[in-house]
Amino acid sequence: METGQKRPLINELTQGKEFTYQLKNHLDNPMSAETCEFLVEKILNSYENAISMLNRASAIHETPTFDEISPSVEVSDPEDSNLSPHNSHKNVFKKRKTMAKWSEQVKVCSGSMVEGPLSDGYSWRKYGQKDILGANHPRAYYRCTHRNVQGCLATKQVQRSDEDSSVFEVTYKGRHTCTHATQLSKALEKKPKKEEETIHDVKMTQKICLDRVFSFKTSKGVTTMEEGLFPSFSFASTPIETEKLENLFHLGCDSTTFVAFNHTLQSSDSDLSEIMNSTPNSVTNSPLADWDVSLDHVDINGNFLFDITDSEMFV
DNA sequence: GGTATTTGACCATT
DNA sequence: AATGGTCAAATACC
Repeated sequence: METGQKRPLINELTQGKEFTYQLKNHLDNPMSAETCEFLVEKILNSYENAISMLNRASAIHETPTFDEISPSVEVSDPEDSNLSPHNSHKNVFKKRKTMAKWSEQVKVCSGSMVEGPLSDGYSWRKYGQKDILGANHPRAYYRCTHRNVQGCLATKQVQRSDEDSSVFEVTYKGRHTCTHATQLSKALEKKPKKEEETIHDVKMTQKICLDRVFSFKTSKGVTTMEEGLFPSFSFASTPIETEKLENLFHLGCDSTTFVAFNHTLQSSDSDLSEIMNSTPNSVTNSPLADWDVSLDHVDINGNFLFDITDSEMFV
């Protein structure tokens, strides 16, 4: 992105940050629901504008190939007409190469009573586990529960960090195409009240501290962006009742939960193109989907603090 | 009985 | 040949 294009983006993000601070300050004092909604609206607008800017910039720079436009569609080979199970297996491997891939480091703060990665808003089914060379902990493989019914090809890998056993590195591959994913996105966009109900339904009393580091590793270099730019909110709309308890982090103190996230996007250029071309409601699908790979360092400091117990706060 | 997880075997890639 | 990713039968759970 050119320097001239970067300035409005930074302004937009800074504005969003300011509104977030205002919202944070209001948390200490009683505030009206209208004020809350107004601030949240402004924050969301800032994000939307920033994303639009990045999307426009990436559209200029990128000329998608066929594969990138239709990552899930393969050009059929004449030999594939009578596929044996073995051959179809081969296709799975071929597909995976062009799938979007990004990783997220999820940290459980000390005191966690439960082991395992935080629920990320989707229902996953474990299909394998493997001891990885040089890693102290095995890697678990998950695929979308709706894979068979809806052909959703999203998968993820979860591996506990060697250095810090409270950190889980979650690598996502492919986008969710299941209806659950789209419903989730719509709920996040349009029905915040509904989500509040969801939260209370599952009796989650949490205080979430989001502290993310975005690191875009591409052939063009590394871009790091500090600050929570895309809180996933995924815990709210998750069908928690279908999740195992191990997928939630609960901290011992005060029945509150603190979760810190680090995000890392590792992708080839084609992978990024696929992410960039994902649908506008891909927020929950790919929180990083709309970031330009050539974005230079943006220095923003501060923390997002989301208190889910405050129903007016969570949007 | 249906669904999810475990785990050894198999296959692709390097 | 070593390693990572996936399959699928066996098992566990609800």
